[in-house]
Amino acid sequence: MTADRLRAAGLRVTRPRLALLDALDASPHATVDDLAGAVRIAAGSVSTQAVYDALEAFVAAGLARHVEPAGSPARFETRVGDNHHHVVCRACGATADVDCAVGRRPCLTPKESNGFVVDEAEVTYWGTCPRCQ
Amino acid sequence: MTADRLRAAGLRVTRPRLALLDALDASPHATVDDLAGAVRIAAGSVSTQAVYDALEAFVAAGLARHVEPAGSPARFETRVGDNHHHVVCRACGATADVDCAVGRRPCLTPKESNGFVVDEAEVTYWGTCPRCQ
DNA sequence: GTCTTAACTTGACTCGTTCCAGATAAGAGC
DNA sequence: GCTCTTATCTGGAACGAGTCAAGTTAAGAC
Repeated sequence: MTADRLRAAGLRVTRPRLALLDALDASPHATVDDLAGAVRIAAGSVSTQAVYDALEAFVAAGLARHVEPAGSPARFETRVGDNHHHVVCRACGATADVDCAVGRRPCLTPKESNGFVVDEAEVTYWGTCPRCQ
Repeated sequence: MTADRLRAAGLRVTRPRLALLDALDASPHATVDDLAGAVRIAAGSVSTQAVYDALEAFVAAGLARHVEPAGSPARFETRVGDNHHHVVCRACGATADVDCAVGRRPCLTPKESNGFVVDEAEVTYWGTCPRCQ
């Protein structure tokens, strides 16, 4: 149950957060705006700030993941822990999941990393979605 | 020469653009702010808008590439055409180039692309730079 | 030297996000 | 159940990055 996931993550169970987590499950890759809209339909008036706070709390608790393709506002998804990747449509911004062949981070390692210690490889595929083709 | 590259790209040769292209060569992955600063030192007073316009023109002409790691303002570089990738420091945002084994786009192809036509795979390695370790 | 128009300036404005101070309510402990 | 702590929420101001628009300047074709 949604409430249990919140409790298990050490978060308080509130109307806004329940609605947000459900919205997040229902529409992956939604923007903060989309999510705030969904939350307000489900839970009545909720401040935008509360949505931002909750999303940050979810990410910190490992319940959600923050994705941010270039030129797009932040998007969130509850599919965490499998280090999958994304395809983004250049035309409309639609985003879809792409499974990672490796599954665990960093999944790819550069041969020459300039002294950086790499812990994650984030792959974003750019292209055109079926509808925009 | 810098002026020839502008001319070859079909762009007019102006003080701001010469200075910008030089700044871009000198400091890859610089932000618009950094670049505007460098341009003003080299070419006197130049509006921020002119820098944005010129950068957009450079990108459109293939002289520069636009990079935008999550949570960071836009960065630009003149290394174009070899589809290389980047390592970004989570702590300080420092960015370095990482050669792409394949070299040409899309360089990686997802096995399941959800109907998207993929033309580029952008890889961002996240980690910690030598100085922040 | 003229003339067209790319390039520049100035300034207002949007968007996504963050910061703050104070009010509210979840849930631990009695 | 009642209290109390503090996580969470509210409202509103503020911010950085970037865009838009109208008018001026100057590069370079002729």
